[in-house]
Amino acid sequence: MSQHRHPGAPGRAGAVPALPDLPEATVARLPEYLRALHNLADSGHETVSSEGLSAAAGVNSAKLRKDLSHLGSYGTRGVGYDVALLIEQIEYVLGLTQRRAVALVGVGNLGHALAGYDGFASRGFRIAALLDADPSRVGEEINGLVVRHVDELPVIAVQESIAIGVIATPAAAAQRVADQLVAVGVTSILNFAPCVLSVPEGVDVRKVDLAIELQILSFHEHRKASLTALPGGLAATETQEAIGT
Amino acid sequence: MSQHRHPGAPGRAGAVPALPDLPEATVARLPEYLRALHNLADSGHETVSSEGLSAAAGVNSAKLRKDLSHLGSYGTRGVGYDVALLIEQIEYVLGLTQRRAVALVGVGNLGHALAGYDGFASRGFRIAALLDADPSRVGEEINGLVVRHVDELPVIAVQESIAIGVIATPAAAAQRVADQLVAVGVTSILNFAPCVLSVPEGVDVRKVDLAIELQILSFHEHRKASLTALPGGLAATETQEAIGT
DNA sequence: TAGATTGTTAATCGATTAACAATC
DNA sequence: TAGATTGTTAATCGATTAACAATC
Repeated sequence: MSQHRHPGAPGRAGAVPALPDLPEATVARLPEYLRALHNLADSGHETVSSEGLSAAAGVNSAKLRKDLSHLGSYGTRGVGYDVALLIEQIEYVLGLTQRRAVALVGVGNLGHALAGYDGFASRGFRIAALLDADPSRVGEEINGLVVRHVDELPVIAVQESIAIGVIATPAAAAQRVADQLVAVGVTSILNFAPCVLSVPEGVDVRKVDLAIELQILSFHEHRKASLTALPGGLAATETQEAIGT
Repeated sequence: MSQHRHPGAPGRAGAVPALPDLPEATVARLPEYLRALHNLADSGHETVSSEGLSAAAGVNSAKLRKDLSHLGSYGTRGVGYDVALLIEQIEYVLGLTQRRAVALVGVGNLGHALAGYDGFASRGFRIAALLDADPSRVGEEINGLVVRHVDELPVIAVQESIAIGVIATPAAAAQRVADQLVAVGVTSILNFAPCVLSVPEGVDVRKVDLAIELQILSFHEHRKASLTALPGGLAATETQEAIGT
């Protein structure tokens, strides 16, 4: 089935093309492929095999081909994938053809770092607003942006067409901020606060909890230690694990 | 099977007890349960049902019970789980009975924030060393710790019994740092640099990529937009998704 | 054509979930 | 005992993987 669905090409009836309904696991890996492809493009590669790309992205090649097959057929048998075309296609699917505006709420320790993080700008996003509930923080300038009060969110959301909200507040404040984001129409939230957010249907929440990541590693440390200490002394066999996203 | 395996109790033959070989998905949720349990304990609950705990942790109750069943039987039918006992048990399994020492490499923008992140200290970890390859950064004091040169790692790793390395360098430097960590015996790495690390068997790597999280949200934004724009106008139905770790 | 590599198949594996028997 | 809730079963679902036919 070699039906190229070019970026922006009409699906049927000339409407906005319906995106393929990708498996979540695939969606989570596409950004990884994209990063690897950009590296390849920067180093002058015009074409790459599934073997080559999968190695660069740290997955196995069957998985990569399966993932890409969900997007349609963009490879050439016997040759590989066109790097530029695949970049274009993945960026289209991920919705990165438009630069999405991000509102970052909470400019404490972590928020400060996020506000200055280059990776956002270079990979499809624009931090359009910094907000905080603490009046003493309002007015501070970080990276060329002035911190504004979170109550200004309704105005700012419209002015800046905020698409994604990032919560970097303490846990105690996070639910209230989430409610405020939802109230102004934000349907995608990245939550750094260590708590569960409750949001209405149709709102996507992703969570990053730094301490949890360490605790998962701690489990594996503990496990490895208990294995090596075993009577039989199994040592560190079969313990490898490069864990995905 | 109500075989309580108490924290620190011998498995067989009086050796260190072999940890249960938990499913990865379960391991990733245990920290979430632990956080919820601490909240419950703080608010005076002595007992909690699977229904109550699962709600607090944002998962369904069948999944919670299944997860906990892997640890052994720590609940009481008709009653629920003893909060304190369950905390103790999960902390034991996660290896949090000892406070693990963390070396943080790269004190740029993000590294600075991580160095000051309270969540680490309060949830079982001790940032024992701050390191950087840039001599102009060495000597700087952050949160009571002096930044040292990454080449001092061999000495520091031993002195501080470093268990986990956190990489917060630019992508270009990350592999070299990973090699250095591995060389001094670190077998658990949390990588914030946007690149794939290659490490020998027995070394666990977890990755946090902030831009990838936004790109995944971007996909869902794009998808929701394409659905509402559809001829039939399916609107935002069945798009809910509170994505786990 | 011969060699290379994709896209797909089908088997396997692991995770989720509802339902309920066991039991406090 | 009656009510509540766990721990487990079994069915289902989704993700991974090796193998290979299709095809450049």
